[in-house]
Amino acid sequence: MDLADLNPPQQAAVRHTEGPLLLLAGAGSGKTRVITCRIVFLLEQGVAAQQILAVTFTNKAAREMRERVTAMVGRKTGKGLVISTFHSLALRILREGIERLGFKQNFSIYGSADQVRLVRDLVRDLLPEGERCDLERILWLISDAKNRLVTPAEFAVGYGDPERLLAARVYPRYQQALKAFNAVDFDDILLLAVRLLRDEAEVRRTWQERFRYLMVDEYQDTNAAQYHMLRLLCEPHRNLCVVGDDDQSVYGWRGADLGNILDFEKDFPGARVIKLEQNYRSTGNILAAANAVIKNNSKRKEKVLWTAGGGGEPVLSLVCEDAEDEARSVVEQIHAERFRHNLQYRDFAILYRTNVQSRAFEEQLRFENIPYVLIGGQQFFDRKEVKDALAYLRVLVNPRDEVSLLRILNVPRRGIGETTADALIRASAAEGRPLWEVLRDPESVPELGDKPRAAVAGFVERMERYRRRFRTPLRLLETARDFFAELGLEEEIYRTASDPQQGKRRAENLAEVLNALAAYVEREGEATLPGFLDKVSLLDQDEPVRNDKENKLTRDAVVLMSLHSSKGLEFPQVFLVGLEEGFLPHRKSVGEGNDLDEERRLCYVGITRARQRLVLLHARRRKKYGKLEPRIPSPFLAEIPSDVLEQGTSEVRPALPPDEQEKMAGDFFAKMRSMLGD
DNA sequence: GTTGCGTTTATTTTT
DNA sequence: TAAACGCAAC
Repeated sequence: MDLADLNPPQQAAVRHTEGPLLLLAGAGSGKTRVITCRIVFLLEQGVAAQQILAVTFTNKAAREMRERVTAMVGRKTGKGLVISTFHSLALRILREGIERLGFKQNFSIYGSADQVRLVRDLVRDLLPEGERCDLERILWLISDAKNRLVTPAEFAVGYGDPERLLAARVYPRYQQALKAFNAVDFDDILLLAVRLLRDEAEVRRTWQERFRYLMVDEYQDTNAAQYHMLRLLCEPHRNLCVVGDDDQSVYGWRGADLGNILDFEKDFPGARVIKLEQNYRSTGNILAAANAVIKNNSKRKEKVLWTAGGGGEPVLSLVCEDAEDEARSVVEQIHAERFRHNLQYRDFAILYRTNVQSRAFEEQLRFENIPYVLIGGQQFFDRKEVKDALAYLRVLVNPRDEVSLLRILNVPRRGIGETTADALIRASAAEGRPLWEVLRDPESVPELGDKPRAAVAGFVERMERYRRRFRTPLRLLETARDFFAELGLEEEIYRTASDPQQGKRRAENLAEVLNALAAYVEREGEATLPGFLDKVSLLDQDEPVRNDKENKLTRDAVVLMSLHSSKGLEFPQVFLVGLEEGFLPHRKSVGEGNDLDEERRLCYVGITRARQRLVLLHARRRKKYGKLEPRIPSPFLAEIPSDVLEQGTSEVRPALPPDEQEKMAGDFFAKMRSMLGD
């Protein structure tokens, strides 16, 4: 590999292979390139591929990194490299060793919907009749504790907060239930992997010997569990290279600990620190705006982004009347700019703080017939029909998975109503037997009538029959197809759909599960049902598997997404909308102290997504819960120096310079002529 | 077992 | 405003 294409700090980062390295990579400084080059460099130095581990947060990032490395060294040399997300890596560790922690190896993974169901049932027993609580918050408190490696016993009970109190009581029960169901949630995947590595010397040694060179992307987003996992893995050799940008840490609310990156040099004495400050993405004006905003944060590693390129267009800041006006203005500009610079729809991104803000833009885009993709929002695997189908598969793999079992027990209806289900659950609780065992032996529940008893027996028979069929991994797809058909899942969808159109959409979602399975079978040499479920559980919002090439971001469509999901991406033109107090900073986050910093970082992330043109918008007033309210511009706007800023309103579009106008007219006529075939 | 009505509540969400 | 949930009535 030729290092000459890299700038001096980039080269230094690639060459530093032994010992801890902190790579502070500013936005757009080519860090992915450095990581891939570093992997290639290690390979060229003679390090065996299977000794290199690169960890990312998203599947997408992992996939891209793998593709880039393979493109440079070829498939053969790259074989054996482990490039994976934290969760996939931890899952791997768990699948091999979780029995030491008292779980069975076929454990289920619970997503948020499963968690809510479980907590709801647990809370029901703890709360007096009729009293309600915020399940999401309970769950959030538990998750937060787990992210910080706080055990149920250590969970501090807060004063005067009934929800914290309740959470403290739910947490241990929740963990017990998960264990009884042979299930883990997303937080547990990391947590238990850490416990395994920490407490089981043999396991720890195995993995420590396995990986000799570790690389971590987006280190600023790691939480306590991830931090400890890395520490344990690199202990003997300390060949740990972490890459990140403290200025882009925006997941503090989710347990990410900025201290991990800020204290790296203390945690790993002798660490080398390299800063990447040259930006290859944005114009000078955009960078000036970004630098000016972020420098107002106190606790940070000083960095100043610079570019060898020119200033470019000024950053545009527009005042709009309301949300509709804002949407109109943005869509109008997309029209004009696309034409003017010959851009594609996918070159434009609309970024907002909260997902509800997408609405006005969606409506306007649809009205103007402009294709768009919405990133985030409701997740594919959270849809009912998909969850149902997967729940069936999960019960086949892990019959103790009671959340899934209860979900499908009477879906589609098969005559196991609430009364029957209650009797079964009570019997299971009374005898301390897993629910599935009770189902297999319905004779043992005397209060069951003949009909329900037969219904249960029929259900069990069908499940056991398919469990046997799935045990031979051959013909996985056919078996699944038969299974779903026999269950009548599709009929059930049409029966319960409110209108035929919705039914069709939901049936397509169900078909998509089989497509995902087909794609998995095709790709994996050794396809198994548990393997498929693992893959599916760890998938992100990048749509179900499909073929690798086609995903939301490769379609030619305007991209709409939250600031959080925009991290790591870039677009020629970015519209940062709703820059108002209450949105950015968000009203709920202007509580104590440092939270404002995270909001500012979010703003910084948004600004630095733009390559050529950045437009900042805010509205004078906005409807809130149905009421029109006056709005105040975000204080972050005032932090941008006026010499890089051009201010305007949505009404008066700054006029194009005359030569541009001429050019546009010329382009227009040229286009017309070619359309008319002249 | 289903449907509908009133009540409630409204961040961000890599896995 | 609107969506999601729980409860009550059919």
